[in-house]
Amino acid sequence: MAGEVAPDASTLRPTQDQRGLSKSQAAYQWVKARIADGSYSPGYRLVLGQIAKELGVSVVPVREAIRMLEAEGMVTFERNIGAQVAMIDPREYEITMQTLSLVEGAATAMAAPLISVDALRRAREINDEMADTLAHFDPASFTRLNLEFHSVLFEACPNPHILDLVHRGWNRLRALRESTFSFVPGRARESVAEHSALLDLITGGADALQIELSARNHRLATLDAFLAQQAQANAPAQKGADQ
Amino acid sequence: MAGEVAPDASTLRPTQDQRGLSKSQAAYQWVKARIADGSYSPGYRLVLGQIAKELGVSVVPVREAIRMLEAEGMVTFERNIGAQVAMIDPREYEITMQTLSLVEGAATAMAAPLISVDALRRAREINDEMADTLAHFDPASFTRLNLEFHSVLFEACPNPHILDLVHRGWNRLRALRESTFSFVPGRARESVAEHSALLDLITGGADALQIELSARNHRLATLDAFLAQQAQANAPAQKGADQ
DNA sequence: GTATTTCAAATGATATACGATCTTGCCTAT
DNA sequence: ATAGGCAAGATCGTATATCATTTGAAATAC
Repeated sequence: MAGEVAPDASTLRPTQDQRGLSKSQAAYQWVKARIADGSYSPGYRLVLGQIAKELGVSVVPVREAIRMLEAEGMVTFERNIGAQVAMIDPREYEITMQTLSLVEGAATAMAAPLISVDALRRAREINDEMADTLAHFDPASFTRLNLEFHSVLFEACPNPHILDLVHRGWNRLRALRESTFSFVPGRARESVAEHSALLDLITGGADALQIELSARNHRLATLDAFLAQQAQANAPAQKGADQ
Repeated sequence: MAGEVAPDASTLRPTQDQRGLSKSQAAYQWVKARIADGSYSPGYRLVLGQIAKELGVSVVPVREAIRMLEAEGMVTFERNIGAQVAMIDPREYEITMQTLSLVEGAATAMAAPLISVDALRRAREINDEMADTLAHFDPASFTRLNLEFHSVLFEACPNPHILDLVHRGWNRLRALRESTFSFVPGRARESVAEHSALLDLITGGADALQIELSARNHRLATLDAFLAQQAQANAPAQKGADQ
């Protein structure tokens, strides 16, 4: 089965912390965690009986858990065939970034009038920290700080649906890419500058549309940098022959 | 139990058309259809054993079906208590319209370069039909044509995630309101005019942002008309005393 | 050697039984 | 009249057993 990885055998049973959960909820969280941490990679076959044995429960709650994951799109579940972790569309990163640019731009604009002075100061501090890390660049840290920065700006969005879509977008990115910045290192420096400009717009009380487009284009610029890098990496063999 | 309505006893068993479905899938579709058509209204208690009896299956596939609906947010399912149809947030219409204005605006703009001449002609015909119905106004017909019109404009959107969000928004609106136009009848005439202007932008090859904002603001104008009507309907008792 | 058939094993789907939990109504004490 | 306790009934959650379907390996036919 393509993409199949042996599951990690550690932490197999519901812990004491999960005493208040039904077995199906515990199974749901267990499987979801393994998908999120990569133990179960895209295409991996989820064998209900095995999972049930590992968790020490019957297949009935495991089936319920898989149904929930199916409804969330994380798993495909075919009658009489079984379940597997959903494959990732090769264009998924691009589609997700496009969608996120839209909803995050709007969330940032809607949140702007509601952000406290303290929060804005915090955002500047994070961006300064990001600038500091450029000298000895670690993509994982930069990416973590990047989310932290943007979270300050969008979490005050008053529309819970849009905010939820932003969260989903970020979660999906995490599953797709540990960090884009490892692929396009030069992008990090530009990002920090764009953050600063975005903060200036917000603190300067700029027009909502301007803020929205700035936040959106910031995300799209990261996508563009990645796509440009990919196009270069996939250049025709003639380029390679020159070297 | 608040909002409880007796379920419609017709069409209780999976039909021959559903032979290829698992029992859990059939139960899922059955319950989902009853929520969609209002037989199971918000807050209605879904008793697993009853549904199983009505469908002629055991509770096991019914539980799987409810898990899927839970993951989609249509149902709340509490351990040892049971399941009920999710309640509707009083602000849901506003939140949904805001979100839809955002994603539909973007979908319309992204689809614009991809719409065929035939499709654009079809959109104009629908809008003309909508204008014709203004003389003897029927909100339900107008709303149906309205969706048809907008579908022509957004279905060519190349980003499947954004398109899915548009579909979800329209589905959600359908569940919340049969038709906004029954509440704000004057809005229909303005809508038709705005459709025409939007079509002019698209056929004129206007800038994507202009198209997006036009489509978004069109949806927001309907929301604003509704909210203004609500505010007027809830005016203080003094107003009533004057009359 | 290749294609087809057969069969056993693995896995899926779900009914039934049973223990767990919650709700409701009745009774008793204050 | 109100509060608390208890039991019965309703319902939930899940283990187990059983039947259904699929998969893969071995045997057979050409």
